[in-house]
Amino acid sequence: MAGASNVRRPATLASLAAELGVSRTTVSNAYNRPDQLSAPLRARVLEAARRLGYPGPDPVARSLRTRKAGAVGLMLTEALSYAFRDPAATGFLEGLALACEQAGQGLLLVPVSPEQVDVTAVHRASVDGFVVYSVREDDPHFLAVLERPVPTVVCDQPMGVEGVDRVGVDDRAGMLALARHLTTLGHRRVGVLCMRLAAGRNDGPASAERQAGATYPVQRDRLAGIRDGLAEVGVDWSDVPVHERFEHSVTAGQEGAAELLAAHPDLTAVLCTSDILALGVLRHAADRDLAVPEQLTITGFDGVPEAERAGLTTVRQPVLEKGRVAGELLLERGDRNRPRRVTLPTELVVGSTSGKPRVDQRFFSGW
Amino acid sequence: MAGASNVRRPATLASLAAELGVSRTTVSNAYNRPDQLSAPLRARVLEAARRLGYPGPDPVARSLRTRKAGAVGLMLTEALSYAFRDPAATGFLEGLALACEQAGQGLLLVPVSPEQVDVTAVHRASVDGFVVYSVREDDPHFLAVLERPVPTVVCDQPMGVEGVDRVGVDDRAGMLALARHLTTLGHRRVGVLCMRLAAGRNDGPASAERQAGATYPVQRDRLAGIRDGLAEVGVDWSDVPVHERFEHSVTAGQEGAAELLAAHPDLTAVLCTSDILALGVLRHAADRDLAVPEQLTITGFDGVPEAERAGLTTVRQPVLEKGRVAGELLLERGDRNRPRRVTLPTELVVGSTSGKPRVDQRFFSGW
DNA sequence: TCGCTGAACCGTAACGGTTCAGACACCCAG
DNA sequence: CTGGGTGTCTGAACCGTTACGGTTCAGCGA
Repeated sequence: MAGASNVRRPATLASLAAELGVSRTTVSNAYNRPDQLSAPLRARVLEAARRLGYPGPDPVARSLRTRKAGAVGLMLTEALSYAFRDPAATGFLEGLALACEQAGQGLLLVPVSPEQVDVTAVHRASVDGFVVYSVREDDPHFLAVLERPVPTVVCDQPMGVEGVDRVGVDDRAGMLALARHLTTLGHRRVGVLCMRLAAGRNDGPASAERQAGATYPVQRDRLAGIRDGLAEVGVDWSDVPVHERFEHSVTAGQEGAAELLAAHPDLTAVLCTSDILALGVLRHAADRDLAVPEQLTITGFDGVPEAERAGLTTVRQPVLEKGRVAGELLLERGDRNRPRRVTLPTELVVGSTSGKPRVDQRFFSGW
Repeated sequence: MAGASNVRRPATLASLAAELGVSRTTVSNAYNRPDQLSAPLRARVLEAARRLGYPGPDPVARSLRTRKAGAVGLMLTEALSYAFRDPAATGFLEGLALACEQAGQGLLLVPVSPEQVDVTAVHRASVDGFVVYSVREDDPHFLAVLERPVPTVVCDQPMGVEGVDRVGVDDRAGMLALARHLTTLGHRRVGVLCMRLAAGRNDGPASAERQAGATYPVQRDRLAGIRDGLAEVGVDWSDVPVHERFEHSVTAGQEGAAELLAAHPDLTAVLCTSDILALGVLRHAADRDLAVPEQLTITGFDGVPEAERAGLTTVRQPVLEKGRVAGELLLERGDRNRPRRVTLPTELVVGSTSGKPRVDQRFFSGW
């Protein structure tokens, strides 16, 4: 096949050196240390390179020799493409990319197939370090990352892993502030719609056991924040319905809302552990012509741009900043004596979706 | 400093082999070709690896030998972080990530500093190929990519580069359909707000020379589509005001709209070459209490989710699909006889922001 | 002329693997 | 007993580069 001639190997540093009658070191220096050889010789080397089609030192060989890959790996459990769907993840990525860019490092998106045990992608990633974004602590990919002899920074989850830095926010405190906002308004009968709590699909009520066994500490903490806030006004947590969704999407929020409100029509507020879910609840309310917040208060968590535009009451967390800090933590030279933990502040954003609870018991008299 | 002992080199394949008294080949086979050695020996190797903390074959060394980096590089001219801001770019990334994921390839975001001549990042990228997303044809980073002896796929721009595959849409035809929609409604006095046409900042009217010298063919084609459509009803292109914005953001669209409408208060429609800009024009209209489409018709291009929610009349292009095709083009094995060109279809989306032109000459009688 | 210096260049040894052509035993059919 | 597989394991070459510790040599002051 004629194509064979197309894959002719490009010239190497060695062949170029031979052609010129100089040592390989000299050619290498022509690229990496111009001050180590005379200008005329350097010009000759570069000219010969152009003539022979030598594309410059091979990046992989260079990486092997210098022991630097020049890139950081990003690992998330969800399908790689999911990262571009979730606005919170996108914000994080933007911040991380910013930090990498500034340090001249590449950002390698590691292709992990969700719910798959194949961790070879983690083994094959040529990186100087990993950033792990919000995964379960028993995730096999994460365990594979830990085995790699490179520094690792975790964002959000898992928490408290030995030897790795972590950046996150105080989810519990953030949710506590939000819960207090609602109890101050007078809400007592509230429901919760949360994201995936642990491995295994569970779309529906999250039992006390399910909550206790949560392997996603972020979700656990957010629930705990709500619990704390309600406890302050004497509402018992066991009376609070918590529904869980496996998928994280507006549609999932919509369905969750329908389910939650059908089972508990007396609720005056639905608290979501993410804005995306809350947007779904908003949509459900719109579908049913429920006035927000007059008939139902709806809140989220994250503070994504879309939620802001919708006027959602939520807890804003600095997602971009989280990404940047994660990158800096990883790339920053410094004595890595002990693992560092960075907790960024959250901010309660009171929008137009929270108000006083309605006085009538149910949405429709017919119920 | 005590830290020095922390950076102890991890065990290598060779050291593991020596420890076990077997050849390096055998250790290598234990990882890569389990069928090449007996099960007991393989178990011994793996056990010793765990005991000695051997993390498995080094990815970089492996890449050097196998001549496969296991990743594709993505190059965009804008700051890396910009890619996560622009919804069209995000959609493209999602599709590309999807394709990579499926092929088990990593996706390396190459850190190019915008408007900077330093192309070392391109030289240092350990990748098996490049995807170039919508850059100027004279972009130094792009030229550096071309010098690398790896396959390259271009999305959108530049067009017609020898030896590289390309995926894009028929921007001109898409815009033509949109222009016809407007002329059919009766519009004759239209203005255009477009994105960056060439290197060098130009915020304001784009002269005929500026348009002719555009180094962003996509923008050029979209303008040409509008011109074609207007020509069909006898509107001379030289009478059509075209304003350009360097930044691509809602704010830029807002400012551009203010400028354009101040200079040409008789316009009945503003066509934007992107949804983001159009959203800015919409915002401007809202700020001035202009009724859309009663007083002003506004259109975009791209078909991003946010535009859809806003009911924007626009031309939808399959951004996710574009990303996926780009990835497939690059990763697909096959005889690369001649460069391939894929053109994806566009679709006119008539929303609620386009209507018949108003009858009164100007927005306010006072003008 | 000698000793010394600094600039310019070079040879060798890694870097950490993969691969391929054997070597060696062992077993089974003929 | 022999010839030919088959299953295991090994030796050595190779991937393309950079780090390290030289060597060479022109120039210069005494």
